[in-house]
Amino acid sequence: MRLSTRAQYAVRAMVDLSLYSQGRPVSLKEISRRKEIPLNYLEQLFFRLKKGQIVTSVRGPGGGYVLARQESAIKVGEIVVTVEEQLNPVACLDEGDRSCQREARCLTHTVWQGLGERIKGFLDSITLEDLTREARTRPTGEGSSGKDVCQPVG
Amino acid sequence: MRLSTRAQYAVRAMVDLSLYSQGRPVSLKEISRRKEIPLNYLEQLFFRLKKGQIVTSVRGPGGGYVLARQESAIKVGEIVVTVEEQLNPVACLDEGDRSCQREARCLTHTVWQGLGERIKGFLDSITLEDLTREARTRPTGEGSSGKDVCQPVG
DNA sequence: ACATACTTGACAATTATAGTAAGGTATGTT
DNA sequence: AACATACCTTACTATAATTGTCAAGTATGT
Repeated sequence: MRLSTRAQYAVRAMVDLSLYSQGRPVSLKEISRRKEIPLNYLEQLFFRLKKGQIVTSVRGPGGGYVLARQESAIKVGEIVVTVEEQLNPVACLDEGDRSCQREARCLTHTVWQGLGERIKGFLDSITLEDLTREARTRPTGEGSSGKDVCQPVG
Repeated sequence: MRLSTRAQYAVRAMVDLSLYSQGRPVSLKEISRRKEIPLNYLEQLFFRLKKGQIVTSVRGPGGGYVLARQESAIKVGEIVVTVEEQLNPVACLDEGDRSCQREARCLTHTVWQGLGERIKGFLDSITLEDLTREARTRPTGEGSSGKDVCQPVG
């Protein structure tokens, strides 16, 4: 029951983007440096995030990525779904799956369905704003080094 | 964000055991036949379920497995955790993980932690009794063929 | 022109999962 | 005692997914 590191990276990167961009584009190089995520890997992630209309891009020197919407309008669940493709706990919940045709007879189906809904619901209840608000109210200095997420600073 | 098929099989098998055992041991051969799960694979699962004290075993001819407790005292979450080992959405929540030492600085940590708690909480809110009750109130006949879970009957 | 930085596809390495195989042990029945 | 049943345990293989790398391209500001 593991979230892919893709999803974890994506959320971390989006938090970084949100914190360091004040309307100005942030290059992946910057994010890569701050968050210690391989640049090429980030590029893949942001390719998806752009397709998912969560960010927009600015090409050329001084370019980079910008949030497509306000922080408060970007849900963590969105980010995760965009890079993960599927958030369903079991395959038979996926769209187009035909292995579980008679839902009424499927005892455990209801359980997995409910589980999926809880997961999605929870992640959708948290916005980028919620995550950055916390970071902004912290004392600056070491704490604002950017490595805020699951990476020991010392 | 997929649950392993191990976990899905385990829950299905436990439902089967619960339905067909009235105090009497049910052999894995039976369950294997009804649920179309490879016998050897089932053996592995029940090895874990026994260690997890969710079932007890009776050896020899006529033997099999029996629920270790009442249906109402066996939570789906327990079954899943027992065969999955880990239910945490991210690695840094695992016991003994040292990669995320300064929790206070980890912005997204809280999200994954909350997610893990929701998942566990939801699965723990459902018991075997909940699942079998539904099955028992259904009309018998084709519906009681045993293939009740994510396996089309026709 | 040149440098920056996004864009895109292909691919290799690693890991986890699913499933198979095989041999052993306990125990009830004849 | 012999046999059949069914649990017990370990080891292994194949497959798939994930993670991460590489490489070559395109757009654009200076």
